[in-house]
Amino acid sequence: MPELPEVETVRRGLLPVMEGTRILRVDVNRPDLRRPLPKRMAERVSGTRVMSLRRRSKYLLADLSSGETLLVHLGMSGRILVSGEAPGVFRNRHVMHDRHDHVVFHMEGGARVTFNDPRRFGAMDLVATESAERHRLLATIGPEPLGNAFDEVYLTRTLKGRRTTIKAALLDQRVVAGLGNIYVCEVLHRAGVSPTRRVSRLAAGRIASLVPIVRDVLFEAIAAGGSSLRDYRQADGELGYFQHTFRVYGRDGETCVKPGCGGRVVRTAQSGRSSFHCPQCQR
DNA sequence: ACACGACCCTGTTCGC
DNA sequence: TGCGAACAGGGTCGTG
Repeated sequence: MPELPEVETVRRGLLPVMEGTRILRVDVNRPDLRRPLPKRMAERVSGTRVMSLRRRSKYLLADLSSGETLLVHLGMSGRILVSGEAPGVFRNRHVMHDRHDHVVFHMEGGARVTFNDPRRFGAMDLVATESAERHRLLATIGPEPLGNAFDEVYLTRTLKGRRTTIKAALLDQRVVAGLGNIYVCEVLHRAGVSPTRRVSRLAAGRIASLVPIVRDVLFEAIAAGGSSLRDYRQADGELGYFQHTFRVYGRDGETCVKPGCGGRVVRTAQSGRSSFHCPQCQR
């Protein structure tokens, strides 16, 4: 589900109920997600105040007044929903308990923040705030695509000499942070580059042209509140709407939307994952 | 160092 | 309608 725009959307939805607010109690309903939850997590988090809520790539980082930072990754099916009676929380007031509600944060003021993840590909960890960026899960992640470090010089240098396809390269979190299957498909369509194209067979100028396109796609997706596939929701239960602007993702068989192209979108598999592209305008 | 496949787990959708 | 197969937005790990 969640690529960078969805995680950023969740973060923004959580800010009003979490940032600056004390966590009164935490219900930890199972010992593990994909890996074990942090030891004594409920005790370590309960009673602390959330000093700031940040995002790095697809990770949420909650800096706690205890000096620890809670890392949260949503995996494929993870969601975070706000419910309760806090000021400004009007939706989801009456949520049924779901068997995949694995961790529930009870906030001062009455809001409940529920982490729900049926597939349990998500993850949480607690680490010292001062070394959070060096956490093993974050240490090898590349630059933020919306930050200054991600520019044309960086991308062309980083991809130079790679033998893999451009699709795999952009999905590689060490190259650039936060892109997933959907947004890579969309970026490559806008760029007119086939997902099966080898990086080594792309001119430097074409690689460089990907940089502003990556930024545009992510920026637009965040502005739209992310993409809602299946039943994915924002923290307040609302649906994002960027999925309505997908140009290739999930559109196999449809006519390419690029003006004057007239091609047909096809779906192919690359290392077990679907790719969507228009063979007519993506080369 | 790099690239690829298998794997993690559950729910939903597709095809017969 | 029923049932198994295929598939799903994530990352990690081992292998060659």
